[in-house]
Amino acid sequence: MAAQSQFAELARQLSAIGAVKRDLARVLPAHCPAGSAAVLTLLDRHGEMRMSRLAELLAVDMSVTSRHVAQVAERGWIDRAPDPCDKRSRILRLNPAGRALLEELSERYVQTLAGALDDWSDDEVGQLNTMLARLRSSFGDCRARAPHHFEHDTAAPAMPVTPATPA
Amino acid sequence: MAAQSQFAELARQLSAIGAVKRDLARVLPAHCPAGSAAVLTLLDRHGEMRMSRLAELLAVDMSVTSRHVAQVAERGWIDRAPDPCDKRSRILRLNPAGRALLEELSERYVQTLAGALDDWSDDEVGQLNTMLARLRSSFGDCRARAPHHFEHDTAAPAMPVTPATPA
DNA sequence: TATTGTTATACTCTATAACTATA
DNA sequence: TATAGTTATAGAGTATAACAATA
Repeated sequence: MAAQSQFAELARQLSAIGAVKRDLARVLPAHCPAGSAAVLTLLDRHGEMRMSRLAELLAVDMSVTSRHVAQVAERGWIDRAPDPCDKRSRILRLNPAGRALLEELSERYVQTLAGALDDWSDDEVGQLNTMLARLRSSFGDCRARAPHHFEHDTAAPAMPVTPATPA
Repeated sequence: MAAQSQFAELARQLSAIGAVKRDLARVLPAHCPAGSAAVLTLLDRHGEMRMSRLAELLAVDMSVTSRHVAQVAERGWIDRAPDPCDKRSRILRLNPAGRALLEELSERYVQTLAGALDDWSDDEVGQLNTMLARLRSSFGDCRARAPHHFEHDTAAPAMPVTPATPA
């Protein structure tokens, strides 16, 4: 178990890391807010799914998810197919336009991070990724673990824009 | 230099880490939003300062800082003394009530993190802290580096609520 | 003129609660 | 009755721009 001072410091670091997130969000195209980008990223990574599953992955209330999904659907980046198993639900799926946008987003993110972290080794970035995933996992965040098998998780993404990494 | 896939993964991790921040923010007392907590923490850690310096540490626009400071001042957690060197400025300083609140906040943060990260070693939390600080630093975030010497940074905090750690 | 800080306005993200449709 | 999802409403955080006071 770590010392109190380490936890206090971690609380400060987490508070301050928002600045990095904001910097990163600023590289997004004007018509694509961060919430939309998050939806597209998860649909690319985990394949088609329903609202409830997406809300779980985003770790936000379903009402919030609903609005984000409505936005990306209005922009024409995803399709919403009727769910044969449950008429209350629809299957959310990234479409070609969404995939194209995601490619653009990924490029911008990578370029920005590569520019800022040019003196980080591959291993160091990997360690940070691992620890962040573990942090999320420790917080009871199911999103950091291997995706649950869901009824509608059957169709895996054909070819994720972002190469697979141990999520 | 790390591989593209590592940067893409880091972008995803940073996007998802917001869930942890929200979880952590939920343990704050109802009358103390996260923005207020951040102000108090920085005043405790870096000692009295002016708006502009605080905005720099928070890494947000001064207009945002102004509102956060107004809130904590209304709540009676800080004092604003006239700046003898510049009549446009005021010196912000944590007062006893603010220090007492911060003690409470720190306790809640530490307790929450200790509960969630009970299987993390001291060294592991330390490593995460170090890497997060480096990440902020790499993003040109001055807050992660040793505090600049400022005209009004002379009065160091008597005894920070949170024990000092290499910020 | 330039700088420090405040205020007005607008936008994004989030949560709670009320509601509809279906299970 | 319970669940999936939507919508209305409210609150927090942030940025830009216009403004006031002082340097």
